[in-house]
Amino acid sequence: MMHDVYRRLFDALGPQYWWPGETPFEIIVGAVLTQNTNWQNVEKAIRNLREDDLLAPAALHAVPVEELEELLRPAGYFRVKARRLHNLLAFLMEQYNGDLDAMFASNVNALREELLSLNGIGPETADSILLYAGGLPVFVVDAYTHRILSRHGWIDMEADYHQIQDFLQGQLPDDPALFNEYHALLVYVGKHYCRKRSPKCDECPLHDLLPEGGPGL
DNA sequence: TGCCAGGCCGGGT
DNA sequence: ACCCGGCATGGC
Repeated sequence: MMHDVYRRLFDALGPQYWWPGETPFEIIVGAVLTQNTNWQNVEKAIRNLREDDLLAPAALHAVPVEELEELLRPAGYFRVKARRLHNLLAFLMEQYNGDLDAMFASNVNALREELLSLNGIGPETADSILLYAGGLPVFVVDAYTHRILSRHGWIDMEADYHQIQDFLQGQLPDDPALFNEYHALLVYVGKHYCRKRSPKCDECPLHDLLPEGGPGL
C-alpha cells in the first residue's frame, strides 16, 4: 500500500532533489537548525556560516557559543540551537576527529543510538542525519508524515515516531534513495495540499485515496 | 495581524 | 507515564 502511494506521488510530482544542501556537513547543520523552523530562516543562518567559511566540523567547533548564537539568530531558537550544534560538533570531533566518512562507516543502529544520546538530537534529527547526510537506510518521519498518514487513516492519530517508521519501512525495500525521495515527496504534499489550517485535499495527488467521508481531521 | 514552521528538552503532576 | 510550557525569527 505505502509503496503504491510512493509511486503515485512520484508520478504526479517527480523527483524533489533533496536534501536542499550541498555537503553532508551542511546537511547535518541544517538538520539541527530546521527543528520546528521554516527552512527559509534556516537558509539565512547557513548563509551566515558559509560567508565566514564555517561549514566544516573543526572550523565550526572552534567558534565560541556566543558567536555562534549571533550567526544562528535568523534560524530562531538561536540560543538553544547554538548549544545543540556545538554539542553535536564536540561529539563529532571527539569521537571521529571530524571525519564524517568515518562516522557513517560505523554500525547504523549503534550510531543512531549515539546521536540520540546527545542533548538536542531527537529521532527526526538523528534520522535526517543518517539518511540525508550519510545515505543510510532510515526513513525520516516528520510532522508532515504524521499528518498525511493519519488523515488518510493509514496510521492512528496517536501513533508515535517509531510506529510510523516501522509501518513505512515494513512495506518498503531497504533503499536509501527511495526513503530519501519518499520523505521529500511527503514534505511537498504537506506544504502544498495537507496544511494544518487550510488543507487542499481535493487538489492532492492522493485525493482519491481518502477514506469515505473525507479526511479524519 | 496573528499564526505557523521539516523538534526537543525539562519540570511538574 | 503523561502533559505542557519554553525556546525565537521571519514570511504569509
